[in-house]
Amino acid sequence: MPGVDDNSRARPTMREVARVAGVSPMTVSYAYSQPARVSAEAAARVLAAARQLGYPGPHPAARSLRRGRVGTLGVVLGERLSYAFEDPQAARFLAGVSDVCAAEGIGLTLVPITGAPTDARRVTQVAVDGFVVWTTSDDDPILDAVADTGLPAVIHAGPQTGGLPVIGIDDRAAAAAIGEVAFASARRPVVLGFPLDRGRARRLLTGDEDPPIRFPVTRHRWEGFRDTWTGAGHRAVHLRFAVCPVNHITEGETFARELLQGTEPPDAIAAMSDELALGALRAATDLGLRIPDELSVTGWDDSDTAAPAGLTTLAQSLREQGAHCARVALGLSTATSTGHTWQVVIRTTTRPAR
Amino acid sequence: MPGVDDNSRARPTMREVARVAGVSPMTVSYAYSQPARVSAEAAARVLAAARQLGYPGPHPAARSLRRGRVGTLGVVLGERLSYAFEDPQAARFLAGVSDVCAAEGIGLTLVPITGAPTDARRVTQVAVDGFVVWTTSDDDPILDAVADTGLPAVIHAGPQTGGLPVIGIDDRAAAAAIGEVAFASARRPVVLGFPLDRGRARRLLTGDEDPPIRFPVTRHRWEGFRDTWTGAGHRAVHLRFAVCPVNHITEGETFARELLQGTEPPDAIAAMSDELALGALRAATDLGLRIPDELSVTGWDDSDTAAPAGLTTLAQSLREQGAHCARVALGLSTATSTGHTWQVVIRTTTRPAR
DNA sequence: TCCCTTCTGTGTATCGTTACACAGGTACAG
DNA sequence: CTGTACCTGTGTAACGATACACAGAAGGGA
Repeated sequence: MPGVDDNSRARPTMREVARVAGVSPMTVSYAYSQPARVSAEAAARVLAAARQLGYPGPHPAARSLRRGRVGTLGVVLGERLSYAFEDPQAARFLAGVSDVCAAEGIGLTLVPITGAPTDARRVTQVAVDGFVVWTTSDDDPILDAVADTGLPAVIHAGPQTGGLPVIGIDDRAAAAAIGEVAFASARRPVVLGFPLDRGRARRLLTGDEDPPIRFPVTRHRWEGFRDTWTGAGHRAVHLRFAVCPVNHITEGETFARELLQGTEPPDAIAAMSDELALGALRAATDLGLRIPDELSVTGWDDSDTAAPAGLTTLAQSLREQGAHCARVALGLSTATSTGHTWQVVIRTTTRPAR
Repeated sequence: MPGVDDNSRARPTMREVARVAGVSPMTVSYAYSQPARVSAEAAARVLAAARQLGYPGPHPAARSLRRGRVGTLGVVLGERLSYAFEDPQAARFLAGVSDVCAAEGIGLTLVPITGAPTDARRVTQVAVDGFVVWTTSDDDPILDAVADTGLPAVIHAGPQTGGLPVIGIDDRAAAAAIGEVAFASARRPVVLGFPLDRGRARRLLTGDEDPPIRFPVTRHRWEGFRDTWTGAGHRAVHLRFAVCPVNHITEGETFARELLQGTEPPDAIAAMSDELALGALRAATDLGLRIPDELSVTGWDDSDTAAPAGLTTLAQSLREQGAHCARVALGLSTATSTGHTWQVVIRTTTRPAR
């Protein structure tokens, strides 16, 4: 007697509801998915039977299998899952994604990523209708896994490689623009930025070095800052790049303090995030530096903490970008030409332009 | 010819992979789910065929249906989905949930909630293996929907009603404890707190009123604060409760400013969250009040912003509570006796006890 | 009266996978 | 040489739902 699986189930099936209601299973199905398709009387009998049996509605997995749609959007975040709730930028982006999901009645599934090589398998095991991939590195195997599923997918500010659409701003141009402000009348500028690759090593580079930078966001912003510096006639070697392993205020604070106490203290720090910038500000304040006279500081993203600190920063609407990504990944929109804008917000941590 | 559904599919099936590999479908299935079950040679042939066809692995919905498990944990947040990424406390809690999910390789699905009455339906339509429900009101119909699914579920700091296990701290005792600090030598104390019910009306109560409070968290904390006040021999009517519609710093600031400029300016404000407390601090500072001499302020949760502000607050580990909820909802643990602790963290926004 | 449309209910086949039982082969102990 | 255990591959029957086609009843116009 094959197929014996003793699934000791408590959950009633549609067939049982149909039997109790005295109708066919199809009528029950229609009562749930297309109520207009059944008579009011039949609908009432189905509802009564369902209530009596404690039937919670069509089994989601069975429905998904048959319909070919799940009703859920997958989100892939690099490295660690909890990052979604810890990094302010990721959170703002995801708030935009969730706005669209809520409006459409679509679930939002965070794919469990740990940084292990088996993560790719997890992408293919999760039941979703599309993927939004938060900025990652060019060589991330997860991108292949996402592409393999054949589901619609969008990368936010990520690599152009996989043939998947990419949504985001022109980071290089934006960095060049805020670099103008950050580096005005600077002689020993430093870029305080994100890791180069998934190795996340902490290091200090100079602008004449050209190590491979696998994170497109890091690469583009660094290139933009360097564009501005060298474009103003300075030598690349005098621009330094302090690579922070993670985007956290204490990282920025520690690295900035180290530099400010070093032999060539920076007189301008352009950070790739407001968190790193606020860390630098904290270090500078502790050391008694006058801002912006002795040190200019710029951030990136104009997060909630930037305005109270008077931080000059680069504003972009991550929330809108998240919403855009969600719409594309759900097939609600095909417009992937980014069209997202940014602007330099000048406050009090930078010296006025001459 | 019934059952014609033209699913124009690009995705290959297991059967096709089996045919190309020259094995039976079951061998393919085992190659994916129990690699030790097949010979190395067969596994290699399956893998080669899969690669050739672009087979991304077993179809998640089909696998879920057959196995009876989805590999995903559902999280239900009251009101609005984006709340998950906007409210710092929710984010910390969810970080704990996601820690467990990541370690177990389980997806984290946020149920799309909008506040509409049809939300309950959405709970039953999402494919998950269990639910974690973030603090909600006693009469929230979502609780019934969650219970109806028959899946394991846990409520965080929510109502005891539905027979579902509740995890959290003893809010009433905790409020009483921090109330001691907040109200020391106070004559016109105010509790700055969360809404009473899902209506979220803004209002000002006095301690002798007893309106129905549907949010257990609000109710317990309010009762705790009032316990302390009346326990010290004061009249309940002299304790006021400023009900803020949403947990946001600007709400706290606005309401606090209004009170501080009113006819009976408070000399102590005990807030139900650090956000509201920081808003109150901002208002007080703007008005030139000396903290804590002219006004004591306490918060709740000891979030990252509390320490820099010197805020006296009630610390609890939301992250651990989130992890605990996840473990229970996933059936990894049955210990639902809460066992979570809290402690009063005294900083500089309160007067020292006599 | 007849034909055509609309409304409502039902039977069938299928979505893609996996639990189970079984069969043939090999290995090894007695 | 026999019996038992293990390894590996396969066939069958579900998991629980829905797309589709069809059938009978009801309604309306010519």
